[in-house]
Amino acid sequence: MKTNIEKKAFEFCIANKERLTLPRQLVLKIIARNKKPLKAYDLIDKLRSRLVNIKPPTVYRALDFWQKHNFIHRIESLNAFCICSADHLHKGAQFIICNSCGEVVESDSCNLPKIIDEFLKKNTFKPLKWNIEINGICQNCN
Amino acid sequence: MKTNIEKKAFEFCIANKERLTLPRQLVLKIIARNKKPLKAYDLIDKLRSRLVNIKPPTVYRALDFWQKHNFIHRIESLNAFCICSADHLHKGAQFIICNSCGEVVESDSCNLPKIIDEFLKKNTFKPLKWNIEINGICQNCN
DNA sequence: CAAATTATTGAAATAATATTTAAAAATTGC
DNA sequence: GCAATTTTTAAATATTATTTCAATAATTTG
Repeated sequence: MKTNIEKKAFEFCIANKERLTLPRQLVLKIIARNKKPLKAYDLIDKLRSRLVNIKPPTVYRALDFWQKHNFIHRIESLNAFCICSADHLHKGAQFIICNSCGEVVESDSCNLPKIIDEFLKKNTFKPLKWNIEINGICQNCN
Repeated sequence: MKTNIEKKAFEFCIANKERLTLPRQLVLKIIARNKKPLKAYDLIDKLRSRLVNIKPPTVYRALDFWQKHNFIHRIESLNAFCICSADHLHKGAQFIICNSCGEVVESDSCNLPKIIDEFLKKNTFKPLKWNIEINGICQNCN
C-alpha cells in the first residue's frame, strides 16, 4: 500500500516527465514510512537489502531529487531527512526538536512568519527555501 | 585592538570563572574578525600559524564553548561558524543567505517570531535554542 | 527504427566534517 | 603544596558528502 505522498510523487513524476527510478522510489518509500528522521547512511543500510551494492552517491542523488521537489526536508542540525508532513510540498519547513527524547515534529506553518517576511521585503531579498529548527524540551520530558 | 565582543568575552570569563585559554581566545578572535562565516577546517588552517600542531578536537571544543555561551552561532546549512552580530548573546539566530553571492547576514531579531512562540506555548514546548536559515537571492544579485 | 542526445546510475576513490579515547598539562580550591 | 577538576594534546577513527568517469537507460530527432 502506497502512502499518500508516494502516490503524489508518482503523479508528480508523470506530470513533470521526471523519472521515477528504483533508487528514487525506494528512498522516498523508506523515508515516508519511517517515523523518525533518517540519516543518509542509515538509509543506505536499509537500502542494502533491496539494492545490492548501493553506494552513497546513489542515495544522495535521490535525496537531492526529492528535496529539490519539496517531497522531503533535510533537518540541518541533525544531518537527517524526513518526509514533508501533511504533503505540504512547501518551500520551507519548521522543526521542533526535543533535546531530551529526540522527538522531532514538523510544525504546520507553510509560510514564513510575518515579521520575517516583512524584513525580507524591506531588504528586497527573495526567499527560495527556509529552515527553522527549534531545540528545547517537549511536553512529555518536562 | 580587541573587538567589542572579545572584550565582552573576557569579562564574561572573569565573571563566570571560565578559563580563557589560548585556543579559546584565538578561535573567538579569528571568528570575530572574519567578515564571512568560517568552516571549522578553515579555522584550523588559520590557527596553524599561532598554535603549532593544532588538532580538530581543540578547535571543536573551543567552538562548543563559545556556542554554548552564545558568543558564536553555527550556521547549520553551511557547516560554518560566525560571531554573534551586535553582541546580542541571544539564544537563537536568524540568517539570510544569498544563494548567488554567498553573502550571509544575521538579521537582528533576538526573539522567536510571535506565531512560533504561540505555537510552542500551546504545546508546552520550552525553546532553548533556535536557528532560522533563509536561502534566496539578495538585493545585489537580483 | 537507428542514431544522437540527455538523464541517471554504478563504481572507486577521496574529501570534508566531527568525535572518541587516554594521557598530559594547567588551573583551582583547600 | 597537594588533591581535584578542567582543559589541552595526540592519535586514531567515525561520520557525512562529493568528485570523477564510465556504463546504462530513456527520450528525441531524423
